[in-house]
Amino acid sequence: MPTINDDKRPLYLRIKEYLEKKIENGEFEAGDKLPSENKLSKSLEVSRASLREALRVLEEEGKIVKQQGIGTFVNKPTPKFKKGIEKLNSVTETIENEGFQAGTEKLNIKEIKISESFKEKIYKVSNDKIENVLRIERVRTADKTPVVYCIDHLILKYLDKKYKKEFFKKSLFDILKDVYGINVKKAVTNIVAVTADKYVSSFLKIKKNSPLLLLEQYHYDEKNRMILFSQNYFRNDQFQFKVMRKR
Amino acid sequence: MPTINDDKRPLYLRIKEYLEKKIENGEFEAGDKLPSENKLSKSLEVSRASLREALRVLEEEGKIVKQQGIGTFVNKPTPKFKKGIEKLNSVTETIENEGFQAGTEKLNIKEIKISESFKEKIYKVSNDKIENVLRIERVRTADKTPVVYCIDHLILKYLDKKYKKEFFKKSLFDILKDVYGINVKKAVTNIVAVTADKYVSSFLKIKKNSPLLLLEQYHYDEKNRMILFSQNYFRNDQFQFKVMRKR
DNA sequence: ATTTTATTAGATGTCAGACAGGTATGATGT
DNA sequence: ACATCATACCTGTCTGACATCTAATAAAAT
Repeated sequence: MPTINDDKRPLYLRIKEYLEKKIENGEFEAGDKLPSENKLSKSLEVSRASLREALRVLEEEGKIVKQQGIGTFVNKPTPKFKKGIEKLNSVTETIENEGFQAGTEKLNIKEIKISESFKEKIYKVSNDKIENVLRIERVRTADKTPVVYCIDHLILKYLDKKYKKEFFKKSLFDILKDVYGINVKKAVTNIVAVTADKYVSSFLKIKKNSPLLLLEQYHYDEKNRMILFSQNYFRNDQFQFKVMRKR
Repeated sequence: MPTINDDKRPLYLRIKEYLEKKIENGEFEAGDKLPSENKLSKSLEVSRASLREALRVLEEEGKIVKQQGIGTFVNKPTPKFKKGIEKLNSVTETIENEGFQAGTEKLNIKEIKISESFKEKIYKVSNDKIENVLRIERVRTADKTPVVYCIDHLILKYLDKKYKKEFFKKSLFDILKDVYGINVKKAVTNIVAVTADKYVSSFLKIKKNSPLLLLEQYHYDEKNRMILFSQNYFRNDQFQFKVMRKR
């Protein structure tokens, strides 16, 4: 049993991680047959039911394959790749994950009424009528080099406390969580290729018409409220995004 | 029970789809509490164990939320969005999904030895030493309009039959499946923003330096063999990609 | 009267054991 | 040599029970 962990997370998750590590460590190698569910559950001192829940998750993640009547096998590890785009990170985290120090260079904030067309767009994706937003314009840096140009729109009616400008030098996700108790859980993201116009190119210190990767993101909290709409222009020479696509 | 289906897929999957439909139909609305697992399993005439497997999947997809001691609740539907980039489609399918007719305009095929640097790259992602590939260059059209410029590299040693040029007017995925019995299962995709050089811009009939979305994809079959490497340059005004990102 | 503490009902979490159904393997019979 | 069958072992599914958590109610203490 993963007794080492006294945490209170669901048992099946602890089992899953325990097995996952054994696979990553190479204790179970690709192609190996796992012990049968009966033996495994006994040796881990958990019920077969809980073990099966763990196996189901591992199977869905493609790490094992079950075959009725035969057994359960470890898959070849999926070709390594760090973090896919499907994992939602703040821009700060994205920069830090690459080993840089994240910073903020320019910073303009302004409360604005949103346009009719934008209002409709938001209504479509959130069934929510929004009037006022806080527009935050920033240039984010990695080790002092500007790498991302960000325009964020925070839905004002969900902010129950006053904000200060210096809040926004840090990660928006952190501010939302720590100050307002809002947890961003997911984002519907539009992936667009654009070229830098003269403003953006001057901010990012790149040539005009350089290619940029624009992520347009509608962020939602755990109650599926649309909390934040952001447009992030990434310097493509500095950041690339990967994704695992499955049929 | 979903008795209507006589298919032989796992029971938990049929249950899952059955419940999924009820949610989508609105029989179970957002915020509703589902019947308890005991009642549900009895009314569906399945065991609680199988029902729980179905619920686990639905929970992982974010469609329901379980709370011990309280019950299971239907989530607000995640904001609609068609198909995300995480679903792997052939270019043909991508075009057809948008309601266009897919075609192929230019078509050059050539067997080549790959470069050392490319060989290393492939070795990294597949642990496989590749020498010879079939390079396929195509311009794909949607209702006769050129929209995607494709360069595909098929690993020759996995093709056990002769190929004909006209094969490649259709979807590569279909050819691999129908002719060679190879099922493409997943792809590790690199998402890059680029600008059209003069060649590509002439193929796609767009201005030089227009932004293009480049998907660099390593495709794998069910045995995790790297089967196909492709570079697809999408006209960004015609095609956009979405992705659901989660924390 | 108000607050605190037990009790209880009902839900999910976990467990144990059994049988059903699929698959490989080796023994058997021709 | 080949087909058939028996068998062992595996995952798939079912059943019933107990553990644990939560909310609501009732009882007790202030």
